[in-house]
Amino acid sequence: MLTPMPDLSLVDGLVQLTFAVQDILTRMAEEHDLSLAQLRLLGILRDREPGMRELARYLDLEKSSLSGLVDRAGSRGLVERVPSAEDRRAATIRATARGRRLIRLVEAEVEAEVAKLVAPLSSSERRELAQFLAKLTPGAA
Amino acid sequence: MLTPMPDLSLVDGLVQLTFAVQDILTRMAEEHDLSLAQLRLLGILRDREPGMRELARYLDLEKSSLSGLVDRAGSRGLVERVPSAEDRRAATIRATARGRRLIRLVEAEVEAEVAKLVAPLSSSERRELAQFLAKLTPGAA
DNA sequence: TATTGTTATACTCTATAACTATA
DNA sequence: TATAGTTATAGAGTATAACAATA
Repeated sequence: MLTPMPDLSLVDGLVQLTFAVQDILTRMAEEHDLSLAQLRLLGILRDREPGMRELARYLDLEKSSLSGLVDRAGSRGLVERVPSAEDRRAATIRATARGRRLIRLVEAEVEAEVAKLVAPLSSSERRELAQFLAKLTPGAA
Repeated sequence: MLTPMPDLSLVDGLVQLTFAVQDILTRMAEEHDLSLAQLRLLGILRDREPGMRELARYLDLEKSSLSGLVDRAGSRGLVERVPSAEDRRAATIRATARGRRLIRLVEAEVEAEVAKLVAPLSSSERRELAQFLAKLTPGAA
């Protein structure tokens, strides 16, 4: 066989894990009345103040989709548009103080939940797992 | 410190991996003009023929949300409602032959993509990873 | 009355296409 | 002309609440 055997249990395990983690993210976001999209938006704005075009690229969204997302987050006081001084077409998107507080809170809660998820592993197993994951997601922040 | 240290790199790695796998699922589904929701629906119907109530529980959706999902999948010839013989209120949802072919195809493609994703690991590392994942997701199929 | 499922309604998220304003 | 961003429109997905039909 030329193609490597997919190894079903690994694939299934990864997909299951994926849904478990996404569930955590969605649940924690919902507890603060946020969607996953809003959570991702705020997560990116934690340490950046990008323009719409750049932000759309980060989130892999069309700019028109992003307009609405930013509108809705803005009307809830989570982000704001900051007009660019040099280019009067452009604006930069910034998380408000409230948005920043919220994302920090939710991220802490997600961390706690993920910590529970990996609790069945011993600490050395967790270290190994982290190393494996680092090999799989080179772009990890 | 009483609470266990969340271990940021592990949490980040897991979340990153999660988005990578979700991307694969979404991309492979889209290549066959399916949404993630439709993919999950067909995945469940691979080896079951549940009623709406049971199906809503599997998918963690309200029954009203499921009505629309099944409608749309039905209008595309992927699933069908089979009236129950005993209970004239009830029906059972079944994947059509076309739906079954499609889910088998997409699942094979997902497996191939996930295999690529874990290619950076050696085969013994992959075995270890599969074991870790099995400990984390007891309900894996 | 309780249960199975659908319908009505509303909102978020997303895309494509057309548009505005500025560069 | 090209670029930054918005608006118009459409459709999927989801929820809550009200409903219909059957048990």
